[in-house]
Amino acid sequence: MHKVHIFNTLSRKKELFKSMKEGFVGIYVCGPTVYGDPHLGHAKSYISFDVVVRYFRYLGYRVRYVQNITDVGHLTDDADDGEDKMAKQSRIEQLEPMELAEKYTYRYFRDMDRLNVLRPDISPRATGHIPEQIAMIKTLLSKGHAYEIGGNVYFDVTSLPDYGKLSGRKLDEAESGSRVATSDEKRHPADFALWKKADSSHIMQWDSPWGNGFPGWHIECSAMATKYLGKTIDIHGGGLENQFPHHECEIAQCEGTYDEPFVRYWMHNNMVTLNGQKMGKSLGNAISLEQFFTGDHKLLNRPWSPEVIRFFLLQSHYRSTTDFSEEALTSAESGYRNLVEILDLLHLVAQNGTTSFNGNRKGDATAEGKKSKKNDVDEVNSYATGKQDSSGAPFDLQTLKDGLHECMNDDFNSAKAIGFLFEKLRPLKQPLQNGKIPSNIGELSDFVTQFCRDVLAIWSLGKTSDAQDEVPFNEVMQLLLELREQARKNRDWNTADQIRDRLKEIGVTVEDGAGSSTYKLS
RNA sequence: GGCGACAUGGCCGAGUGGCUAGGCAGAGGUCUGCAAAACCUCGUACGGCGGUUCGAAUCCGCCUGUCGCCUCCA
Repeated sequence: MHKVHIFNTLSRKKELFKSMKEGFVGIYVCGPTVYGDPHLGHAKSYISFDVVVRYFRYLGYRVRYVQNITDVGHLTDDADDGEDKMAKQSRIEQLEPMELAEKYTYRYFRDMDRLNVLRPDISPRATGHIPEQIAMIKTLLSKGHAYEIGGNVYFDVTSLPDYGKLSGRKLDEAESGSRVATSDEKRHPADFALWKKADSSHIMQWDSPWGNGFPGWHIECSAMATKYLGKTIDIHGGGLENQFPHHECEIAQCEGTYDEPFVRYWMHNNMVTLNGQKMGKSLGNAISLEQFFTGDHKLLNRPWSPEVIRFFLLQSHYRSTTDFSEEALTSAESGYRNLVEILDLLHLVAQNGTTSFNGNRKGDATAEGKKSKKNDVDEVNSYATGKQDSSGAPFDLQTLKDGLHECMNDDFNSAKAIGFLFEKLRPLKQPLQNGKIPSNIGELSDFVTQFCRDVLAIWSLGKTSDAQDEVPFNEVMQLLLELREQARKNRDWNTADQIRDRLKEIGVTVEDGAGSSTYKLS
């Protein structure tokens, strides 16, 4: 039986995961505020939790994954005086708030899809759950956890003795902190808004028992998480910077409403840094995912493919900061290509058994590859025959499985798992190329495929193999390589080199291996 | 100021007190008409100072440095 250990922010320890309901996992992750393009920081967070969800599913759990879309309530400034982020951006872009939300929601999912991040099972919108939020606020008021002043409703943090338990904050400290512009009407500086009164100029407003207004930022997550996952949920995830105040407030609202523990395991991913500084919109150093994919940013020299971005991020642990640099991306890319080559080889040999085919596919690991005309036939093929022997010693599959499971069970250590994959699979490369095939190649391939495709999702087999124009192009190439091979046999180096040089000019690199030649698009 | 992290070889990055993480780059070698690619081999690193211990990158303390949160942010 698998024993997954999760670092729980509540206890600051790794704990054995036990779901409330045997075989089921409910997980809520704070989604984006859709007022701008997603950047590398979003990618780190959502890829991290993507792997968590994927791994639980791989283990056989039925997972319900809820991730909200925040389209109202996020204020640009202090919770009392700030303007709603959505409203502000709507004005700048001259769009209806709903247009704006749709635009950036679409772009968010588009970029996550590219990164091979599975979509949540439920993506609830904050604006779609105003009644639920109002209901919750009413309960909090009736139970004495909140108070209303002139159309504004605030949560009374002193009404909950353990407020601050997640972030380790104490109320008296917050009080002494000399914060700017705390509203006079709040009873305690740490009290936070549940409902804000809206004046007539405010674009987004709803009717409520306290007059027209809009919900505070934190209440949406409380309302939606409990609506879809119950009063107590297994796992709640989000970025480290949301630990306080956002997650602390979520706890206060839920536990104040239901008098039951809100979350059993809190998970927080760390930040992406750029030159040691957090990458964030407000700091102006965020590179959007779209910019990574196109290379269109002053800090980027070239485009980077989603596959490489994903691999790069998974090469560090989700609770570690990931320091971004193109140098680091470059080495991640090289490593990724090497790994994919082994995976492809393994898969192809397993598929073809003892046939003479002996080639492999190059994944479109580079964004340049994507841009190339023949982006879907970025292949290496060889036509030479090689004797294969599938009676080799069996590969120690159990050790591989156990090792990978151990990595993932230890707080989803994808970085360690990737290291382990390299360690175990790399020695397989040469024997496979020489036709020395372990007897359990089928099992091995099935497992590795499953793990790399379904859990880490860093490799998708057959992704490019069905391209329409691939077959003719391949055949033409095979013909050229055959002609060149004849020339080489006749020691007609002029012809052989001419073919290779001309192909090189067109953008096709020919490489002569032992007894066979291969080509790839550059 | 309060709270919380982190400091690992040229770069990135795992790390359960004693046994090689891994990747990239680099060096040497094998193969090859040449080239390229590929494959094989190679690096004994853990911020500083103390302490615990037979033994610490790993535990404790102090110091230095970096970062995050305390205001919106994945």
